[in-house]
Amino acid sequence: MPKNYDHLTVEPRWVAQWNQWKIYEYNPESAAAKAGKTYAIDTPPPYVSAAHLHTGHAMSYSQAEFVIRYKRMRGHEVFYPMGFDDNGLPTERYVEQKYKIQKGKMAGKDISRKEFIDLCLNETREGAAVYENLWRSLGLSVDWRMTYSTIQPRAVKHAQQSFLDLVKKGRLERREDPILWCPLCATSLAQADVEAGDDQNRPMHEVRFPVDPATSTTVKEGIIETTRPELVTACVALACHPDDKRYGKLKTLKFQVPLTDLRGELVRTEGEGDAAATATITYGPTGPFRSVPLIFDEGVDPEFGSGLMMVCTFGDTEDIAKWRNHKLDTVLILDSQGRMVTPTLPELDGKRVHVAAKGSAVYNEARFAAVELLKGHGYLLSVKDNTSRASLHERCSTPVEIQVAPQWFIRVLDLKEPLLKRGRELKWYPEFMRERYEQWVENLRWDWNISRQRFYGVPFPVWFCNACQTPNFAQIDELPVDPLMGACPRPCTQCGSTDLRPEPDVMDTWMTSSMTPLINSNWSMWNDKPGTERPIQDQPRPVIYPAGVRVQAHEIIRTWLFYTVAKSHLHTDSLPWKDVMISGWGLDKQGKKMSKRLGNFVEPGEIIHKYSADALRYWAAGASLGNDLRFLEDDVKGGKRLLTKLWNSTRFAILYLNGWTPGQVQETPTAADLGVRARVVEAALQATEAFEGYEYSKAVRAAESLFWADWCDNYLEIVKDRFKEGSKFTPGEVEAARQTLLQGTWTILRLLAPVLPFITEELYQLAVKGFFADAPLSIHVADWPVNEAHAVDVFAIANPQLTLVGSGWATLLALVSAVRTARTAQKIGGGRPLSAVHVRADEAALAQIQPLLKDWLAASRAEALVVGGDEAMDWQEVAGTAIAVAIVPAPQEPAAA
RNA sequence: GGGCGGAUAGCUCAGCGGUAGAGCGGCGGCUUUACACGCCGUUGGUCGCAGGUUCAAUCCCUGCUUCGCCCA
Repeated sequence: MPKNYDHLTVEPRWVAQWNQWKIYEYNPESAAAKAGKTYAIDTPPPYVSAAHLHTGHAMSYSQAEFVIRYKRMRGHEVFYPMGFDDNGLPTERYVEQKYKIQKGKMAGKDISRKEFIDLCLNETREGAAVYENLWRSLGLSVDWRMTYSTIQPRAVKHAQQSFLDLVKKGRLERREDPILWCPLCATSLAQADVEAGDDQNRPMHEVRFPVDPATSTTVKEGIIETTRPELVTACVALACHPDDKRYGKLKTLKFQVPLTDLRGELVRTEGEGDAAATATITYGPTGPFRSVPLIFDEGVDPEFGSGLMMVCTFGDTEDIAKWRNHKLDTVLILDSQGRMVTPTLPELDGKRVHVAAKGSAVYNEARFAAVELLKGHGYLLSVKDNTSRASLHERCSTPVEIQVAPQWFIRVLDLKEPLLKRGRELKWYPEFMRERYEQWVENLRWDWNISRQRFYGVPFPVWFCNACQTPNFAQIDELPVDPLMGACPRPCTQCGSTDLRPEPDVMDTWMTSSMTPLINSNWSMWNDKPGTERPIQDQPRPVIYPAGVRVQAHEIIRTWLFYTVAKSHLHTDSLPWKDVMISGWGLDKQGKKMSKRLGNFVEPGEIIHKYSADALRYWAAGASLGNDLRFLEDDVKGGKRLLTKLWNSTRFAILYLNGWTPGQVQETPTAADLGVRARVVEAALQATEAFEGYEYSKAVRAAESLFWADWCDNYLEIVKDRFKEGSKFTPGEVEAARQTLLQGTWTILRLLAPVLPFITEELYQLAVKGFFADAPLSIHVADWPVNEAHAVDVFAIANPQLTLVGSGWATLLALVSAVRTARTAQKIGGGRPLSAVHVRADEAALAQIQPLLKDWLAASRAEALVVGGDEAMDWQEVAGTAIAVAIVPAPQEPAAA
């Protein structure tokens, strides 16, 4: 064995070798599979286009993979595919930013839908390659033949078949409803696409509404407070609490909406020479105000301001509720790209709600113009600072608006109860993460809008009849289809017209990614006729559904997890998986979430190069289940140290195992052999229990502490003497030491194999494999070291009478430690032999440590044991016992001349 | 405003009814033929605050302070 471990050559070598051996490929014909022990994993398909990989990603995928490797060693037939999410808005946003595309134009030129999609596909391919490289170098044991991407025909087919199935089940509706809208992306959104922004100053404006004089002569005006003064002209009612005495009797009161009497006009004049076109605004005679009613609604807080609330179409969900309940008018003054449509107010017209006003920290263009107008015409009474949070589109951080447009919805609001029930059927690791799910489901307020007014996504398999507007759906055997690329193959089912138009919208990206367990099992092909030849990717695999486990981070419980549970509930009336393991975030040194956007990320490739993939994985194993983990380079260094220690300790074992044929001598194990074997079994049991509960960090701790503290620092030191010349140990005891070294090394390597796949494989191949006739090809397909009859045999938990400090092993360590303490106290180095170890103890204690003496003296390099001794000696108490020890060093050898 | 999680040694974190643990760091030793990327020894804590339950509380309960996240 080389003296040093070089991860730079070893790791790539094993990546290639594993690939060649095909040990990570799913085999439905294996014995394990036939015995019903198939284990499928559903991990997140990342947005490849974003090229935003950092150590946080490496962390969460590693954590999932620890469990996968464990399951494989436990004898499961593992199905572990990698997916890439490359359709939909995230990709579009990325491509738009990268190529500076705005509103269908690149560098001032029009760009067609097809050209745009090609750019997206291209980015997707490049991104996927970058990811795959990293995943491979990280040692992820993926079956790369099974890779799926959400834009590939197989996934599109699944999404479209899902759509048709939901139509058939009466779950889909097309409605023209107020809907969440991103003015920057110019598309509708689902509730899950919206996140709360930071606290910021969103000033509160006090606005005066004159009372329509025809409805009251006593009350002159109403005063409302709003953070959205630009929406004043979209006001459709003022509301107050029904019990509010100030307004309770004025049932017929009406208010005049400010500014609606103005009749402005924009007049353009062409300038001459260098003078650009200029525009002037002229105002004609005022017209009548638009009047709105006073309505009474329990939802109004009478304590807030004057007790009057402005209802406009639409500022927020409160507006929608009142608009519905009171059947109010609809006044829309925002277009799909967030521009004001107020032709009679040219100062405001065309101003955008998602673009900051020049020179203002708090106002957007539209709000700034609106405030000027309200102020100029005497409606604005005051402006106060006010802290609140806007709802933002999570993909572009633009404040969301509400638009009205026809959309496809999956009805989910009536499914809260069954979906909560599904959440309770699912086993959550850690358990408390279920709360996130429950809370999200309970607070659902919108049906799932799956329409997006975008280009790059799964097309709806729908054509509308131009004659009778009936939607015509594709047939399942025609999928995947792109209606934008081909005419409807049939006349309208309703009226027979052949004049049909395709649905121009595309599906929400979650419509596809919510099906990953169904895609992996090829749900859309379950009912295909058997016997057809087809690529491995396209074979129906109902046996891997529901999958064993979903692994994902907590922030997408409300999206990916929720949608997946909903889809499986609707399509297969089951859970998509049995278990869910929730991982945390990778944090930077300061404890902030690592992200490409914030720039506080660490490149995983650099860490792998500098410290090895195993060391990076070791860091990832430090996060307890569900918890975030700081990236501290020192922790990775700790991983590197562990590798070095493993390498050296195995080199040590090999030193005494080389050329040995096991079993030629009957072994007679000493207390140290039996003790450490028992510890090995104990640690293996701890690691097993931890892994069964997805607690990979506990498993690693159990294995590492066994390895470092018991194995290296103690057993190897104790056993050294047996191989020295002049050792007092018998051949049977030397044989036992060799057996222990081999079995212990083999078990320790296997316990660490899920976390440190490279070095454990290298050491297995170099040091262990040759000793076993039926040795497995790779450590990663070896049996997990627990529940093996021979292990229980070999590592018998022995010597029950040795219970001074819990076990014979612990007592031995306490004795060894006492001598070490004595050496330090007397400044006697570890290398110097002792002529005697003195012991003070009663007869019972002496009898108990009797079986340990040989190992103890060997470990202490002591020639003799003396019972009793001089009071004046430097006695050390042995922890937890009634024993004290003292040492006498051997005379110093005279220095060689 | 509602919910979830955290607050333990200088730092990062385990532990979660029976007199506090690890790694890193600090200090002092050791060239002991696996490893100085090491070994040995050692130093660090009224376990956020205040009550309560219990023979016993870091651990259970209540309230508070504070940090992070999720949802309004």
